[in-house]
Amino acid sequence: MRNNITPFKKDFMIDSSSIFRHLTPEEMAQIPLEQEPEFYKRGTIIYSEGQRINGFYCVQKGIIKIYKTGFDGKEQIIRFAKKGDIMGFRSTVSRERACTTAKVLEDAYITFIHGDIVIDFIRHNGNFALELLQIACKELGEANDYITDIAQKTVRERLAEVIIHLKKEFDLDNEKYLQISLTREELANMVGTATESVIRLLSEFKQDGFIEIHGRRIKVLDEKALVKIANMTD
Amino acid sequence: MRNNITPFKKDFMIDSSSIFRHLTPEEMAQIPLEQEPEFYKRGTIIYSEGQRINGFYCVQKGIIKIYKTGFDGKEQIIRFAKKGDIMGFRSTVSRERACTTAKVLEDAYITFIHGDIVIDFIRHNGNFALELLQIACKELGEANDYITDIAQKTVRERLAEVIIHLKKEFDLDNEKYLQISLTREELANMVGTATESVIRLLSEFKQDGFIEIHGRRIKVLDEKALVKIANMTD
DNA sequence: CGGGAGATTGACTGATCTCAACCCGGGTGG
DNA sequence: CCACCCGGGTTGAGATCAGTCAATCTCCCG
Repeated sequence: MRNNITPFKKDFMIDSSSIFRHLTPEEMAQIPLEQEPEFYKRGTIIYSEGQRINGFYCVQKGIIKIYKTGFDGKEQIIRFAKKGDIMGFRSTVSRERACTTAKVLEDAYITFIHGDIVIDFIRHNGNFALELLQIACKELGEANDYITDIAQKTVRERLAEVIIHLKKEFDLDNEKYLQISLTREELANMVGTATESVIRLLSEFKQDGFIEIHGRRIKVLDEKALVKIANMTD
Repeated sequence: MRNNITPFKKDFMIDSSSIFRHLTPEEMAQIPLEQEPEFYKRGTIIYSEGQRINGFYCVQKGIIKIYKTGFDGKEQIIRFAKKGDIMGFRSTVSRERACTTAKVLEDAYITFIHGDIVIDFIRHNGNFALELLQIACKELGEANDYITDIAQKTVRERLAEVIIHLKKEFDLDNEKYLQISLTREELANMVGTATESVIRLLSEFKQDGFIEIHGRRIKVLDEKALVKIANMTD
């Protein structure tokens, strides 16, 4: 194997949680080695709805917000992508235009791998294909949960659930605050409600001692209470 | 190739819309040839939430309702499966327990293919893997749309949209009525609302001349109006 | 004919949205 | 240096969509 792999690329390839761990050295060699991940500043839109995408965006660092824009222009946040996550594979595989927009929330480094290469991997590397299929299926399961929650739970329940999910997905800083900075509006766009409702419910949760808030920083004090409010089964 | 293929199986294999069209004769031979599709009567539960599934259920005929049960026992209908559709691949691929229940709405014939065989196909037949990935990605895109709709649209808008979707997905009978029989409650469980709300809105649509109703049979009279009500973009 | 499931209707309630005012802190230009 | 502006964040009041409850009706079936 050639040894002029950049640190970033090496990281991503060797990481045991990466789908690329299944690639043979020959396959890895197909990914242009000279390619450094690209830097994306907070606020940058990586791709947007309706755009053609042909390739995988592999997030090395940072946080990306992936959302759909509803009829009246309101964002619905579908998920976040962070280190190790892949964006754009739905469009690449199905050859449809992007149905979501990806916007940088926290400065990011992203490697782009062209669609032709990935499709080739899928065709010729069964483990890679299986892994990708598993990622898609995982997202599908989560989407189904999401649908059921939004359709059946109250805003209060959903907000509690969103906070729990955020805690599971993101690390805590040294003061145990969630390491993700979201505006009230963004929280509302995850929950599927109005900004004002989020504000009122957050201060309610704070009153009740379930969480602590400092600006956009949120600390979970009583996870059990939130889980109970959210009527979560898992 | 052996020629004692049953009519049903043959149908399914050769159908150009089937993912199995990519299989080689050798691979096809792995599917037990003597296996006739199984008959499932209306009301039968094929699998339910929490159950382990290891294989693909390939629908040859009939209609299956696929839903999740919410916290309070209320069903949320995720999708329907009909001729040519596959059920259970999410659980098979991700090796997780089923997160949905599949119940027969209209008498069905279904072929079951064991997980080991399918996983083997995925690993060794790139086109099969790609096709499956495309199915998963298609569902994923639909799920994202669904999330956004439920989160942002009114019940009225969603009901109009559901009717349009039903019309696209199911054939019409000779009187142009939708060929799917759903209770008001089932419609409500698609829309994510209460049965009474569906009833009121349906009779409103009827008053306005957008649809015609005879019991559970629905005929779309003014599709454009419904599309407009639904604020549909596509 | 009695029973049960599903459909319908009306009345009431309340969770949530909308609108509008106001606050707060940071950045900027004069 | 300070007034102003602007993007969030908060709060209150009022409006309303949609859910719940309860009564009634209509079939259909055994």
